[in-house]
Amino acid sequence: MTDTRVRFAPSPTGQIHIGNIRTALFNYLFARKNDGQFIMRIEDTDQKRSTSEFEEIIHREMDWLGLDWDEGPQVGGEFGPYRQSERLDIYEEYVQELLDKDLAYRCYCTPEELEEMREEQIANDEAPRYDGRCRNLTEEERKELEAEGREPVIRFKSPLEEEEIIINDLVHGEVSFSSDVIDDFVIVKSDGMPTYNFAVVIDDHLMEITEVIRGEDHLSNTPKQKLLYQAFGWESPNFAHLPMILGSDRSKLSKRSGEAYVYVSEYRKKGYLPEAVVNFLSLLGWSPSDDEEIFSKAEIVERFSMDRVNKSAAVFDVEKLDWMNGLYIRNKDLETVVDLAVPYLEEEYDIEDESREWLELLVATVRESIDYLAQINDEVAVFFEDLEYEDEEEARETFAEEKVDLVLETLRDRSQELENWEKQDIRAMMNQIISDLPVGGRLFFHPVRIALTGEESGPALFDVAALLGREETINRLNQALDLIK
RNA sequence: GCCCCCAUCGUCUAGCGGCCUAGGAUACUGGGUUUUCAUCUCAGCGGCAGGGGUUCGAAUCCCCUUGGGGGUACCA
Repeated sequence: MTDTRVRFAPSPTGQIHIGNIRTALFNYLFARKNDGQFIMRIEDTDQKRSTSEFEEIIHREMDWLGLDWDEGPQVGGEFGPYRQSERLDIYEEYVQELLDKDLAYRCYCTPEELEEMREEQIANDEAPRYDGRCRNLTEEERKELEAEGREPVIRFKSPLEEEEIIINDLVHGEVSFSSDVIDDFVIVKSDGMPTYNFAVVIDDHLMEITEVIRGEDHLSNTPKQKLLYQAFGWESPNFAHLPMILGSDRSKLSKRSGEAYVYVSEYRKKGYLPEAVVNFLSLLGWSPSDDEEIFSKAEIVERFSMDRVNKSAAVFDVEKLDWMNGLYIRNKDLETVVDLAVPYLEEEYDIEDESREWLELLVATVRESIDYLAQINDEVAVFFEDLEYEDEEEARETFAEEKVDLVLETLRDRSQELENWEKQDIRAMMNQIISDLPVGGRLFFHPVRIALTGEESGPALFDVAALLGREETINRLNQALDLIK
């Protein structure tokens, strides 16, 4: 039995997309579940768009989500190099093999000629495909074309006789294509770089990949690759084409498709927790056999299986992610959440002088009402900024209600006298006032809340008072009293 | 246009011929808890795209229609 070897093969041509990271996740889960190897391969054959910065970004986001790989750039491995741009000599060897077997040929058509051909075919209602005009060039014709300074591409000879190409997909089952729809596709570009369809086959074979797990957008590339495996006489790996992740408008998730963030970095920056993102993503296209859905990565690995991956595309539902992330924020240990929240707080407020204890109380108080860390600054504003009534006129009216002055004065005076300005003591003091005075809870909490925060709603009042501190609490109560003098 | 894939509540999904009067989650609505909001909790709302078959029996199998998605590059 061969060991499971799967790979994640991103191209470093941009920010890493949430759909790509889901593919990475599923590869990771599959590898770990089967005690196999998870390989990272950088597909940087697009010289114009690939950059090393983007490669670093891929690493960074994978690290953030805790998706570690066993072989790849930086970590190394026996099957390297793991960057396609460093494997050019390898591809060359195999291209030569195809050329020698007369399974590939040089094509001198220019992009303009190709474009013209395509347009003509479309105008005639034909499927656009390369017509094979360079397939049988004589030696002389070739020399002539080369003399013109044309840089050829190399094309694969797709079968002339129709044959059925069957892909046995782990998620879709049998999928078949007619070889008629496959034209003589390019395997080496004029700059000497292999194309995706070619390099991927060579690498997956040489790296002994057992399962190719990738997005469904690659399904229609697969017959071309299958042809290549056949040409080399290689056994092809198993394929598993994962359902697409769609935006809220049901089209491919992209920057233009609505409000959802599409790059992993955006989720990181907004303060989504990696555990929550992994958990949420795992449920996009896969489901466990029971009704549970909150899982650690280890639990997902344990339950993961390719036959529970479903076939239909999934809309990325940010609202559900928000709920799940909020759940993680609330359930995580406070210390860690404080550490994570501090950078966000620092962006807007000066918290250098605040004690760790105070920060812990602050975070504990507001974490209940946020979905991601970046939201924290809105919630805590009332503790950092000067008191500002949401509606001063209404505040005045509230304070002017019967007995409210008494409530505010009593609270102010007893606050002055309270021995320990601690959450629990403040709570006891407030409850005592309610039972001592001829007022109900409503006549106490509502005006006091407005006096202390200026707002109609917010965290529990004793938390608010504790966070504000004795002095500021008294100040704000006086400020309210001044309003009705 | 052509090729391929897909089709259960708004959304993520369970369901692999009878356990389905279709289950869970989210969202939404209402109740309770918290003398506010949130959290938590309970309840409600809401779906098998349509049409043909097959079968004693179909959300489940087959066909067609419709709808959605992907591909159709010297991008991956």
